[in-house]
Amino acid sequence: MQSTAETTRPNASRTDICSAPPRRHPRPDGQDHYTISEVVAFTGLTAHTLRWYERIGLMSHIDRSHTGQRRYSNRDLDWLDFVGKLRMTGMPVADMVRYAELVREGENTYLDRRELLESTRRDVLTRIAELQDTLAVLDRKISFYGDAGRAREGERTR
Amino acid sequence: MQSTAETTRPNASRTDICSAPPRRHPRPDGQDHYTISEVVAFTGLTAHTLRWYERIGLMSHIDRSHTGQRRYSNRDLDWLDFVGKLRMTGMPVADMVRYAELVREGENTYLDRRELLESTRRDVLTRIAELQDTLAVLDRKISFYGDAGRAREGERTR
DNA sequence: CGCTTGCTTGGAGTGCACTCCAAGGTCATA
DNA sequence: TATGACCTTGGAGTGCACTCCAAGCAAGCG
Repeated sequence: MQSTAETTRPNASRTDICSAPPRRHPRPDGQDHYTISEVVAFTGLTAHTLRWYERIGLMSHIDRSHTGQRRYSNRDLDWLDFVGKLRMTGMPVADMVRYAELVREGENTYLDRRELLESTRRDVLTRIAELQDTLAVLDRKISFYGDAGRAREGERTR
Repeated sequence: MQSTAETTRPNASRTDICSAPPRRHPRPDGQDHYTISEVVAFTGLTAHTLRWYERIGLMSHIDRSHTGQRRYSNRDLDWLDFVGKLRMTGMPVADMVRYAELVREGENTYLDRRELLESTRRDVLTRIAELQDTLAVLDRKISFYGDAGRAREGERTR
């Protein structure tokens, strides 16, 4: 597919974390015909999983060599990267597939995609808050054990 | 079924670290003999799950009524609360069971428990960082869609 | 050419964390 | 006392996200 130069734009001062995608592809566009095992090495996913992603529609059709072997592009790598991020949010694979379908449907699905992403964003914020709460609990317990464990005042669940 | 007040705690301004558990039990110690369905209402877990937790050793033996029905205590509620927190960290149930076993083994396992909690704490910090990273990616994409979607400069995975 | 290594497929299997079932006993209310 | 909601058990079933298998084609090398 048409190589769209480098996506790495500084995109200055996005909210708080960092800024732009520091995407560095293993090979430049045009030479990006990765075998499945290369993608395995890059992404940490298994070949099984990569084929499965394709089967369920989480990845649109992957280019093939003249003998039918998969050849992944930089674009595919980007997508896998994004999917990895979504996966970390706990989003079910089925929802990711829906997003992928929206992408395939074209520009008229921009609004739906945006809504999906925003709802995901809310989920992520919630999860971060929960984790920080959990962190507080852990710190309390750790400091309890840290106190040699002999001042066992008030701790219930040990 | 008897509706025991409201469980909805405002959870007032949990700073972040330390301080004591703001536990508010449905009934005071001494009257804490909750049926399984009461615990279902308090925790949001299903009765199936509660019994399963007990079977796999995630909860130590629960008190029984004279006819053999479960009667949960405030202590059990605290434990379930903590388990809920651990669950949110993504800790496998098997690891929680190990922790529960350490608790049952007594005070000589303080060190192991502390180590387990500290390793969990590190996991939580990692996950928070990952989620914040994900948040940045989502924000980038959302702002892309936010720009009416017509300035489609550079966005690759859409 | 044979050998090894890598890739292909559909379909079956795995592990986790529940989730449900059947058959029966218990409890509160009318 | 009888109705219906609730509780008990062991074991089987479910859904998700992979994970693996067998059989076979393909590519590179001595």
